[in-house]
Amino acid sequence: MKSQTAERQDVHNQPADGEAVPRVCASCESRHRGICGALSPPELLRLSRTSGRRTLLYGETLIGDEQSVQSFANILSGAVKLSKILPDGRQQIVGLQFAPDFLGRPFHRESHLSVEAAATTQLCTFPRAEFERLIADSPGLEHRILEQTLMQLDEAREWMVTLGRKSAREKVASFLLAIARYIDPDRTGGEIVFDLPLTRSDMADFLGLTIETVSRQLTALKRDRLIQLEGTRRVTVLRHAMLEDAAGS
Amino acid sequence: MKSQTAERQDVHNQPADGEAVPRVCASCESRHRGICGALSPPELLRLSRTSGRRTLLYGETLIGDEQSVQSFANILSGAVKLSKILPDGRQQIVGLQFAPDFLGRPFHRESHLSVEAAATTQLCTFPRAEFERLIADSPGLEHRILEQTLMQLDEAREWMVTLGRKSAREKVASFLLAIARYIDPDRTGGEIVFDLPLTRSDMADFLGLTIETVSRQLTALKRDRLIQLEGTRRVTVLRHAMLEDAAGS
DNA sequence: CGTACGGTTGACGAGTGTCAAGGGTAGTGG
DNA sequence: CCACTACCCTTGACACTCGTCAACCGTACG
Repeated sequence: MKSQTAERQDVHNQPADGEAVPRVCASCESRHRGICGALSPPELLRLSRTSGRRTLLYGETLIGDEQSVQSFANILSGAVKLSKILPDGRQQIVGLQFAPDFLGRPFHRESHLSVEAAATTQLCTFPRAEFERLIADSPGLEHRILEQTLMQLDEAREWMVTLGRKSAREKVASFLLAIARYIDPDRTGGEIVFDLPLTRSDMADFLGLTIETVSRQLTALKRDRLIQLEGTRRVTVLRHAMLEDAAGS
Repeated sequence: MKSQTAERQDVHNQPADGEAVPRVCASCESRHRGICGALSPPELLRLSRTSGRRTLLYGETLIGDEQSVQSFANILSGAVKLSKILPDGRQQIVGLQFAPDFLGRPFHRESHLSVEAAATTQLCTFPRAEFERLIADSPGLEHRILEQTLMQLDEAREWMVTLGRKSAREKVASFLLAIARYIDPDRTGGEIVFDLPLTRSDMADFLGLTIETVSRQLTALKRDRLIQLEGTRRVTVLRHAMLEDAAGS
C-alpha cells in the first residue's frame, strides 16, 4: 500500500514552439481518445504545467467518501472502481473506469463516493481549480466531459437493470460479457480469452452479490461449458451466444 | 390513452421587441430552474418557434426502446419514468423525472430506454436537430445540460446502492424518504404528508421488487408506526428518524 | 349489477445469504 | 529447499428473504 508521486520534470514541458504538444502528453492515450483531445496545444501546456503522475497499487484509495476533492485525474493505465459504502459496511461498486477515462466530479467540492484502484493504476492528476477554470474557457473540453458523463449515465442505467432484475447467474454472465465486449468490442462469436480485472470480492460488490454466490455461478457456467477457467483470473468464453442467453440480454 | 398536441399559436411568440421573452415561456418553470434559463431572449425565441405542447396521460409512452428520437422536451408538469425492459418482459425503472427536467439524450439518434408518463404530464417539445444546433451555439446551454446529467448520474449511482445492497424493507423506506425529500427538501423531522407519485407496480419496477413485496413492506412500516397510509396513495411519515434507520441510510 | 383494475394477504418454495471448513498459491523466513 | 503464513477462492449445509401463485377486497365505471 505505497504510492508514488512524481512531479513531471520541466524538460518534459518545453514546447519546441507555441504549437508544440507537451512531451508528457505526446504519447498519452487521453490526448487522443480522452478529454485532452479537446485541448489545443497551448491549453494542453497550461494544464500539463500543473499536472503530476501518480501510481496507485491495488486497494489504494485515491479519495474517500465525504472528502473534499482537490484534484482530478486521467487514467493512464489500470482500472479504478468507484464505490459507495453503507454505514454498516455493505459496499456497492457504482462504476468502473479504465484508460483513458477522466476521473472527477466537476462543480462539486465533495466526493460522494470512494475511488479506489482495482489494479495497479497510473494517473495523470491536476488541481481541481485549474481544471475548472480551463473548462470555463474551453467549450470543447466541457463538451467532451458531457459526452463521457452521458456514457457513464448510460452504463449506470444498464447496470441498474442488472442489479434490480437479474438473477445471480444472469448477473455473472452479464459481467463476463461486459468485460469481453470491452476487450474485443466487435467479436460476437468464437472464443475470447481475457483476465478478469476484478477479484471475486470486487465482482460481488459490483453485482450486488456475495463472493460465494459469484464463485458458485462461475463454476456453474464452467460446468455448463459456457466458459473455461484457468486459475482464478483467466476466463475463456466458449459459447458466446449461450452466454448471452444466460445473461438475459 | 389519448394524447393532445397543440401547436403554440403565433401570437404567443410575438416579441414586444428583440429582448422580450416569448409569451409561452414567460411563466414557464423551465425558463428559471430548467435548461432554458441558460438561453438569451433571442435564443429562447428561436427555440420556441419550433416548440409545441403535448399532454401525456398515465401509461402513455413518449418514446419506446430502440426507436429513433426526433424530439426532446421539457417537463412542464407531471412525472415521467425512464425504464428498460428485458426480452422476457422484466422491467426496471432507471430514472424518474419531474418538472422542470429536460428529457432527451443529446448526440444519440436512438433511444435505449422507454419514456412513459407516470402521471398526467405536460411537455414542451422541440425538434432534436434544432436543439442540437442550439447547443452548439450556446455553451451556457450545454453547461446546464452537463449539470443535469451529472445530477442524474449521482442519482443513478445512489439507486444502484439501493438496488444492489438493500433489503426490501430498506428499499421501500428509501423510496419513501426520497419522495419526502423531493416534496420538502429541508424537513428532517416532524410529520410529512404526500401522495405517492407511483403505483405499487411502478414502485416495484423502480425498486427491483414485486408488487406483493412492496405492499407487504408498506403495511409492515405502517404496523411499526413509522408511516401512516390513507387510501393507497397518501402517505404520512410519522417518525422520520426511524424511517431513515429503516432505510439503512 | 357485473367487470376491470389496483391493492392486500396468505401459503409455499426457490434463490441467495450466512456460516464454516478446506484447498490452492504466492510470499517469507528458516 | 522446505515449512509457514496469509490471502483468495471454492464448496457444503442451512436459514431466511423474497418471488410465485392464488384468493380476496375495494373502488370506479359501464
